[in-house]
Amino acid sequence: MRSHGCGDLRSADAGRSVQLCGWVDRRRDHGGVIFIDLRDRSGTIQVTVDPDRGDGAFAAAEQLRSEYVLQIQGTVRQRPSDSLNERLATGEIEVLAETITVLNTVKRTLPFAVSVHDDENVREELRLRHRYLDLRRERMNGNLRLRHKTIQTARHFLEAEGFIEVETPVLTRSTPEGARDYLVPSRVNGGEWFALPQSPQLFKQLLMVGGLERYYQVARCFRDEDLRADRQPEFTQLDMEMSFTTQEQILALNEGLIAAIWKAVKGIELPRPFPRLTWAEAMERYGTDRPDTRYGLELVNVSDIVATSGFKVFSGAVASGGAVKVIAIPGGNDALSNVRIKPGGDVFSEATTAGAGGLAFIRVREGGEIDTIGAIKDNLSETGKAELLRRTGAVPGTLLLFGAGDTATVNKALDRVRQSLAKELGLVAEGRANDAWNFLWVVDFPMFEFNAGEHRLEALHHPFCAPNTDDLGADPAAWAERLPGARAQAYDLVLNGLELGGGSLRIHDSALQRQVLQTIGLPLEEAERQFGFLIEALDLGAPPHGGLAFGMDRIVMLLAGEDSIRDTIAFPKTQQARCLLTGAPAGVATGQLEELHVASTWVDPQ
RNA sequence: GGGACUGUAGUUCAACCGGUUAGAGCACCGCCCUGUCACGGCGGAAGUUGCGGGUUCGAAUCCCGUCAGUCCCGCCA
Repeated sequence: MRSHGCGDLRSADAGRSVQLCGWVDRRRDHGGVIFIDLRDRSGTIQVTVDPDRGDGAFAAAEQLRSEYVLQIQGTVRQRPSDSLNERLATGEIEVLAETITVLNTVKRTLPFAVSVHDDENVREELRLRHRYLDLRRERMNGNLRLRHKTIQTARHFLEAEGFIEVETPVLTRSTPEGARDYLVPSRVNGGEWFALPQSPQLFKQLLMVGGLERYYQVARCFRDEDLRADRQPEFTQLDMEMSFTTQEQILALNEGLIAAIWKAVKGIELPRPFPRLTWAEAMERYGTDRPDTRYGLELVNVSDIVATSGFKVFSGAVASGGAVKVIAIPGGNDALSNVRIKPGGDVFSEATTAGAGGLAFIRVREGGEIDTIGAIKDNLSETGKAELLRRTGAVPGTLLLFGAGDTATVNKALDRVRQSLAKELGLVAEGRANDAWNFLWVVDFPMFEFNAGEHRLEALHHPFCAPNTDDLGADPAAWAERLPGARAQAYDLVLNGLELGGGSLRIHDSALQRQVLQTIGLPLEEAERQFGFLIEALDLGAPPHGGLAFGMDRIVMLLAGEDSIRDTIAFPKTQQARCLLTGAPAGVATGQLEELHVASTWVDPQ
């Protein structure tokens, strides 16, 4: 149907007879000569229609409208020297049309402009309802190609490293822990259900037991939880697992993978190795396990200084096992008014939204004088004050914001405050202009986390992470006691405050696996029932193994400079988990339900 | 489940403290135009102000409800 891509032609092609296909991006009708910008995925080129030449081409050109689909037979020629378009890659030439075939027309009003010249922000609802048109536009077209390039680079890299791509089931069994499952009723086995995988975690471990040694997959994952800008009910992981390897080898290999992607997509050589923080250090200095290290504003622990203070908010927090921490904001005295950091203020609200009781502050004045409420000032000794200023690096003009309470809440509150202030103070470049890529490995996560609501330990990553061998000790009899406080051989890759992926070495010893499952409150019989197949596999010659999974949607989002992963997915769902294009989810015929042995209890509120 | 924001012509936006005929750019339609490239000129059409109710002499504007989209909390790794 065509001999060339519109965007591929150059001056060297002058004189060549070509056939092009594409969409009318724009038409300029001069009454005599008519210009058509013809667009296909390779780019656009100007097609010129001369009234004196071509067989019926001019009559056809007069009827053309935006987004008509054309096939054009013509000849490439140099443009007149005074009519070059430097902004167009094909701007030195044009195609003189001889025949115009209209392959399809536009029969109803376009919901929004598709042209490359129209970059108006269209309401997302409309974009999603007519996603095929949105995909025709430069932005989404580019994002999908960027996504393709990212995944292709990963495939080539892993291929060269000896990885084998294996597909794992989408219909699998539901397991406890983690997110809510999407369920699929079994017609053949009435009353029983498949679950869509939250990740291929167990299958990739079984592939290691299966002797694949190096596996990867571009895997679709499903989680039935509420959506966010960076969370969709179905999303894509670059999933991998390897045998006979150490954590160091896994991290090094993945740094290579990420560097290859950034090189291919952005042309950037990332400095390696990536910096590392232990989980404990990240929590202490940033209050989060995925710190944005593009800027400072670190949290400073001053619990020891105020432990004996007469100010009960501080000393009480320390006495009950919590902490008092500070963010020092250079120039904060001028930047942040009292109204904003006192009750009702936006900065105050950031802290209280995270569960903090409040946000104490000290303004540091000339000569090291401090300006704050009496209860704090009167209860701070001269040496205490000196140490506070020294440790926070405070100078005149610095604003100190305090979080006091149980450590988790303090961390959470100050993390929020830190992030919002960084944005406001211009410490991070917003949007597409962002060219700082601060990768960070967070290592040595704890195995477990206490769930206060359910009053039990939960696996921080998942219950198949191998514990740190030093923390565990050599004596299996002591495992039950030592496991709850042990660190895991687990790691996350963080970029500019977003978690890109994570993984761990896995347990390959069945006894240890049973012990871990019991630690999270799964009785032995239940563990066998749910995970017996894994435990059995571990007993049949499972090699030491470990791996990692990246969130591809997020990686592409960051590479594309987008704020939502919806802009990296061809057909995403809305926050209400609907597809505006197809209308899914939708009702089904009652016969379908009967066949599946399913009855709906849904009652329409109307 | 909760909080916040948004919804006006095909589209992107405007419309002051509630005020009489709801405006503009682009797109669209018609006419003109042989070198434009976001072509240009003249003219035109286009509105259930998301939907329902209420307050008022009068509602795009205020109130209640509802639907949809977005951001966030909870949830989720």
